Amino acid sequence: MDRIAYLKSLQQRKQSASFDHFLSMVNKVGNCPVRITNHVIGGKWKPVIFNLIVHDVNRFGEIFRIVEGLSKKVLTTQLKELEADGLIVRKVYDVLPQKVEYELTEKGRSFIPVIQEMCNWAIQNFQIAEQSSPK
Amino acid sequence: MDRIAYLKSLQQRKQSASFDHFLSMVNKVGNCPVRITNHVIGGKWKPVIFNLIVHDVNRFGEIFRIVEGLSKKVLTTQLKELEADGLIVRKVYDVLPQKVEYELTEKGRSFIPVIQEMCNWAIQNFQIAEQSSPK
DNA sequence: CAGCATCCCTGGCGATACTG
DNA sequence: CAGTATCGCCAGGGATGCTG
Repeated sequence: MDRIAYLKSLQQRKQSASFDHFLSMVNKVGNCPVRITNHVIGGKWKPVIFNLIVHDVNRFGEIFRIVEGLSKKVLTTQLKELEADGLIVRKVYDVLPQKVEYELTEKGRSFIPVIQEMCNWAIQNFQIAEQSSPK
Repeated sequence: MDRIAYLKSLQQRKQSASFDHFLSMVNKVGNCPVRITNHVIGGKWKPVIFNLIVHDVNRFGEIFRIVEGLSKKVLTTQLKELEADGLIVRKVYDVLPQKVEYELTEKGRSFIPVIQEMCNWAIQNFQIAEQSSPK
């Protein structure tokens, strides 16, 4: 019995709704999209970086100075990934000394409520180590 | 100038709301909770597994048969992590052959809307490789 | 059926030093 | 100021075989 047949027999045993819906849920919710979201924000420092840019702390040096434990190399790569995923844009000013700012795109702004949900759920369901001041 | 002082000066330059709010956002949203959520669902197969259990496909062998590419070892560990994080419970039936079922906890159910949001955002913002049938 | 034991390998991350 | 360039670690995951 192949996978599809097995899924069908399962769905009947489980008496779920329509098989198409069942299959769609198994594939879509399970497989691709959540993993995309996870990848987009899943870097170790990406939530911090993203959130700083949301609050207009949007220059390389600013972020680097504030987030301790974050190396320049990692900051570079995570910024590049956020840019590649279309959440932020890199604005280069042609002045000396060099000046670069990062800004949210439309897609980036659309992600704010999602990250807020993720944040709220964790706060409500786990004991967060309250660090009233950054160490 | 230390981090706090630097943050304060930044917040003034940025003319954000109150400093406490600013700091809280930087720490909370940025740091802990989102990373917790990411860790909870961040395993390579966790979304699939979680979603299957949501749809009452809740036995080790069922999940193993449906999700191709998933090894028993990995399935074991990810189930254990989901259990350790309190999203699912392991119900052992004392019969032969052995029978084990996994079920959502209250916390697990509370996570469903969050994962749905993550899913929807990805669908709306990325081209998902539509796989109408599982390969 | 529902796992555990073992070995291996890659990618994300960290530390440090250098540059246009 | 805003990055590159190297080197190196190690946890998450894959492959395969064994067990109560």
